[in-house]
Amino acid sequence: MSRKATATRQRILDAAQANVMERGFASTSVDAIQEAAGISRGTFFYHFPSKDDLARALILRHAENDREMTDGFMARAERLSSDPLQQVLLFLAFHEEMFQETTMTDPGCLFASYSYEAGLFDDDTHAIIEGSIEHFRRVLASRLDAAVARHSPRLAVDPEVLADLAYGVMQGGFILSRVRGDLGVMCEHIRQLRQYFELLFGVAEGTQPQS
Amino acid sequence: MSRKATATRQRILDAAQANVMERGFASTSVDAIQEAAGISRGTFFYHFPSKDDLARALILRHAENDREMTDGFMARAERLSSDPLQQVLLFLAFHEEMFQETTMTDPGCLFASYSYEAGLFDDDTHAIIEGSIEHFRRVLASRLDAAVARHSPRLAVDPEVLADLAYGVMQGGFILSRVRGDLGVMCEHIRQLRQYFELLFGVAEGTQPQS
Amino acid sequence: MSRKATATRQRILDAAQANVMERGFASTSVDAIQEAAGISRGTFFYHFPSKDDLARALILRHAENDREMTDGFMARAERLSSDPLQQVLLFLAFHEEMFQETTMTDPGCLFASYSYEAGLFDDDTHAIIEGSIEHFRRVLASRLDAAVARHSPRLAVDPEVLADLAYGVMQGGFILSRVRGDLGVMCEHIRQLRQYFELLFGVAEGTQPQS
Amino acid sequence: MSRKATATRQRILDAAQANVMERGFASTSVDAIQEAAGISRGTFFYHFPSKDDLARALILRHAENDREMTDGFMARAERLSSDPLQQVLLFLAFHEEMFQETTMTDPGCLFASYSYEAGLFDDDTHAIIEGSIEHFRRVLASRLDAAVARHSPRLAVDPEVLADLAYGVMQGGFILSRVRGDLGVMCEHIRQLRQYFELLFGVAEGTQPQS
DNA sequence: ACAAGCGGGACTACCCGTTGTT
DNA sequence: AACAACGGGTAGTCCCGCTTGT
Repeated sequence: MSRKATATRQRILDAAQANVMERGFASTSVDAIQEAAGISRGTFFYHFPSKDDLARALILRHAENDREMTDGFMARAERLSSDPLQQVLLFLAFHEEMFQETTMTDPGCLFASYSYEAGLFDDDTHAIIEGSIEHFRRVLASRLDAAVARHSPRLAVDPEVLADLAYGVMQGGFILSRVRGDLGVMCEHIRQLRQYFELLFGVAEGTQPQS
Repeated sequence: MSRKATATRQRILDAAQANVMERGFASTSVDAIQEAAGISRGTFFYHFPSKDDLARALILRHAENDREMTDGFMARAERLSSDPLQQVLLFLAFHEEMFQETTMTDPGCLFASYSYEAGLFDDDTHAIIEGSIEHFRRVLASRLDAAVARHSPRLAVDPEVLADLAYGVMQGGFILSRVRGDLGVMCEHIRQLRQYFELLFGVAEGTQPQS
Repeated sequence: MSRKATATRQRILDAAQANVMERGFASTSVDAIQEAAGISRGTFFYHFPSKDDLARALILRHAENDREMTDGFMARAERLSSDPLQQVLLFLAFHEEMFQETTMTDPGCLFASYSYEAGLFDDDTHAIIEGSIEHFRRVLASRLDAAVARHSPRLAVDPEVLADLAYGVMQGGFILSRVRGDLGVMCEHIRQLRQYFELLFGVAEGTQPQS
Repeated sequence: MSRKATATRQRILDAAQANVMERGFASTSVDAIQEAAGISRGTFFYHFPSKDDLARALILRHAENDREMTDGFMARAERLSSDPLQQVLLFLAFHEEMFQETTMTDPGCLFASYSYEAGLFDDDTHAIIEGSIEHFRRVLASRLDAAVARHSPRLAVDPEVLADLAYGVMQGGFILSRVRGDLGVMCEHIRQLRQYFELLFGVAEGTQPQS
């Protein structure tokens, strides 16, 4: 695949993703994508034999980016601190940071989008989504595991549950953010999540009561 | 509107909702709805002048049910306890209870579904969604407010943020549940949320560490 | 048929005719008629088993009105003058008079309207139209015949051709009037026609040259 | 637009026109056109984004043809005679000639057809029709003007009125022809019109009385 | 009490236009 | 440039009850 072909492919994927984020996959027409990408219909079908292929390519790319981000954030956290709990907290903080900087017109997660149009996609596609979430859980849970080992938490802590919770809080944050048109909620929720983790591990000194 | 007509309308809405939950609104064809509802094409359009009208009727109904549930759960909580914090915890517990009993084929929230196809709907529709979330927040935040007044929480507590968080956790739970095909995650997350609230208010004696 | 039923029937026909004059028969929906007439769908089909029946009833009524007008105008002309040529000229003048007084939003002739949607109607309907035009021709030609007998025209005169011409001039006048939104053309054309008849019969002293 | 595309476009227009002439625009379905043109549904909409566009293209083409014919006939008349009155008479005669040779299944004028379905078309479309009629009037009136200047007519002559009359007579002729299914009437009416013009200008020696 | 008149609800067929695709 | 299949929506039509006048 030549340099130019790769660029075109990316432009298509970008245009598609923007559209999907706004209106969902089903109502994102090939026409709209093609026009937004500034190419012809034929070109589109040259790069993606069918719309289904585009769907797969889209989450594949998203999954890869996601994994890179997850791994990247965790690697950075590990570089900054050797305490697994701190790593976890930093990991979450990096996410918050990212959302603060981001100014997306349509915040949200492609996985969630697909999940609400689940009937449209084949098992492969769903497997990619599940795998991606799985990966997030593994990365975060492994650090939580270490944190549990190091600090004896005040309450029973199930690393996998907490990892899922973290993922869920962000997904929930996306939805609130979409509805309100502002990623602020998302950031606030991540902060709450961090505070919860701190409380669980008994290290919370966060914001004091306002009394 | 006669009894029969109302029944037909309900059947249409039920069929539509099931379909939308599975595939999203855009790819839910009138044909599919009509067939699932056991009526003819013409009948559908007699009851709903356009698919957009169906969209509105659908969230309207969902918003009403939601509000009833929210109000109902809170009323029940208030009957069972006079302590606002307990009311909040019960309120959340009722939700968990509900999800435990429920065995939906496609768990999820219509609001979230719509939000991921936001481009399809008009402002009225979006306003209904926003209003509904607002209502949840008001109901829960008001009790949290009282709880803050009664119990002095260990950490600063922003009732509105926590109310939103509760909503978000459930939305996130839905997405995880959809992907995994099991509402168990959702229930677990609500439990975590309850535990967080308890920790914030310093009443947590939940599950002890497993050491 | 009771008084009320007759009234309803008329209201339907009136509403239908207005609509047909504006948009043609095909695109005049039963719904539009029914709404304009202030009745329900069921009522419409009670009075007219099918839209085709309405079509037939519509031209039938029009044909009757037309015949009455033609006969009425000629009868009046015969009362006012005993000279057949004068009768013919008066007959035409009465038409002009009528169009001058009329202030229709959509001038035109139902027959012409139907003729341009000929494919929609059955032979009976077309026969009614043809018969109506035939009648006009007979009435006018018979007087022209008499006029030819009485006055020896300067040029050969074919009464039937002239009668048709009169009809045609009015139909052409309608079309120009529709396009321009003003029946003035129609009136002017009838005056020209009268002048032609006068010239043919050698009695023209109409308007003198403007030199 | 390639040669083939142009051909397809023409075929569509031809098929559409034939159908419209028979049944009017509203009841001319895209399906019928498409089938008559021997193409597929999608192809139709590739060439004409909507049926409204077809409507516009249809009269536009008709208006152009009409203008060419009008200009062509007048140019020919001017080549054959230098007397403006003769030119006018020839101009009319050419029309008659044309109708004699023509053997249309559905004689008629697209403008008249549209005018009887006026409510369906937008202002642009109507403007095209009005402009086309205007042009006819200008061309004919200008020659009549010259004729008035050269020959002093016996009676006052308003060139614009006469030009409109000529147009109207042909429109009326079309309607009669449609109803009777024979363009003979039309030809006869044009002859009468010529005779009227001759009488007005005092040059009539047409057919003598049959006595 | 009976029928003419009328309203509401449902149905089939079709129409215009779009989608994904070659 | 063309196509087949499908999308949403409107067409005309029917039928079952309820009124209301007789």
